[in-house]
Amino acid sequence: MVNTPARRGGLRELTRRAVQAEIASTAMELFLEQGFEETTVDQIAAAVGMSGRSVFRYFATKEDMVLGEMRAIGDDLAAALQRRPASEEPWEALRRALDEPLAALDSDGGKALARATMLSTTPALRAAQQQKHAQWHELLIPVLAPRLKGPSSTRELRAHAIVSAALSCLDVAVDEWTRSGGTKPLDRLLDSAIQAVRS
Amino acid sequence: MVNTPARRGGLRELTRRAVQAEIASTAMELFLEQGFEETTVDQIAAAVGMSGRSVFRYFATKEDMVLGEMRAIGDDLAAALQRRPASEEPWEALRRALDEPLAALDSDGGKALARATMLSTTPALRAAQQQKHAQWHELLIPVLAPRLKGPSSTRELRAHAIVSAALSCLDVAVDEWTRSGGTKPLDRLLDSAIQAVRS
DNA sequence: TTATAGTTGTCAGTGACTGACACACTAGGA
DNA sequence: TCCTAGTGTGTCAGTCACTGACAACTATAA
Repeated sequence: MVNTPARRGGLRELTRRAVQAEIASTAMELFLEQGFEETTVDQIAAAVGMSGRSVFRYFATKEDMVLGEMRAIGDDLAAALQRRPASEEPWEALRRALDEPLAALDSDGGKALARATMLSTTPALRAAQQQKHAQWHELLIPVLAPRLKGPSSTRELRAHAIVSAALSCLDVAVDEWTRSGGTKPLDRLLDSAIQAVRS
Repeated sequence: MVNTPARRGGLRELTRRAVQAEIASTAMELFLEQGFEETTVDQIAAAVGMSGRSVFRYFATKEDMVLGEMRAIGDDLAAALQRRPASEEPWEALRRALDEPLAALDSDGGKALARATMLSTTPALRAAQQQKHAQWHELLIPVLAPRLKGPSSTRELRAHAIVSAALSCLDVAVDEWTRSGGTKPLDRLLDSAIQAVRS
């Protein structure tokens, strides 16, 4: 029931998304106020005005209330990579595909920063985020692999390596951005990280 | 109590390590037999002949029964990197430092492979492993950073990026090794991954 | 109006983990 | 020899994330 997609655009799906957003936003308020671990699911449920059981009908885990949107971002990322010209080198294409999600972080300023800080200081969230990145990984592989030249026997492996390294660079850059309180420009940080890795 | 180091070599510490090893080995048997999630801590406790509560006095989490030794491997890895000649480039030094832990995996054949397979198919273990890698990361940064040339303002960031990418390559290589049933040579896989990332 | 499908609350239960407490064993000093 | 401090252990009660089952409700479709 948590994974009910239904027909897109249907009324049911619409209200479902609305409730989901309501829960997520209420949860985030509480998390930022008193911490992720310190906030109980029942507490969130009470704040939204529903039973704890029902909250779990909208989010499979407590972590998903924070990271739920990451699946969609992964889809966008894969689509953006797909759109990159075939002439671009793998690294360059990946870097450019990251432009949009990066800008989204940098622009909405305070909100994203608070979120990132919580993410970097809560081990449970870190772990869940890594799982989401693993999903991104799986989405990106089939899009990146065709761009790779060289022996096909190692193509998959090399695609995995590059995607994995790129996402690592993203993590490192976002971490540094978070530590700097959002002052350092995220795109420059990512460029430095990638350049260092390819040195 | 879980983190009691005591004085090294003392009798207490010795018996503690013995009990710990006993629990870990019994747990691993059960995990391989019936799966990680399907095995209860109480079940492990019963098999070892102690109470569930006491098991948690030796391992903070169920995952640690599988991954407990990773902290020590991280220490070894950092020490190995420290020992590499200063003339070596960062990537080369990291690659060489990984030789020993890599060989350990490749040599003991079946055991490590079964473990790696379980690790790659159990999300909870994957997540815990990533946390251990984050610890490795922290250990490696101060050892690698001094090797980096270039502006000191971005030295930390670049160190983070390279270490993170290297550990990603390790993950990718081990995954492929696992998928191949341990047939493909691990060192070659790692070399390919690193070369792809630096391309 | 009625069948149907989806949503909800309640309740009972599992399993990882924690704190508190009382008890047992062991080594060292008086 | 007795006493004491340190340490390991079982038991018990409790928290919290999460799940399955069921009955009640509601909105829509025929």
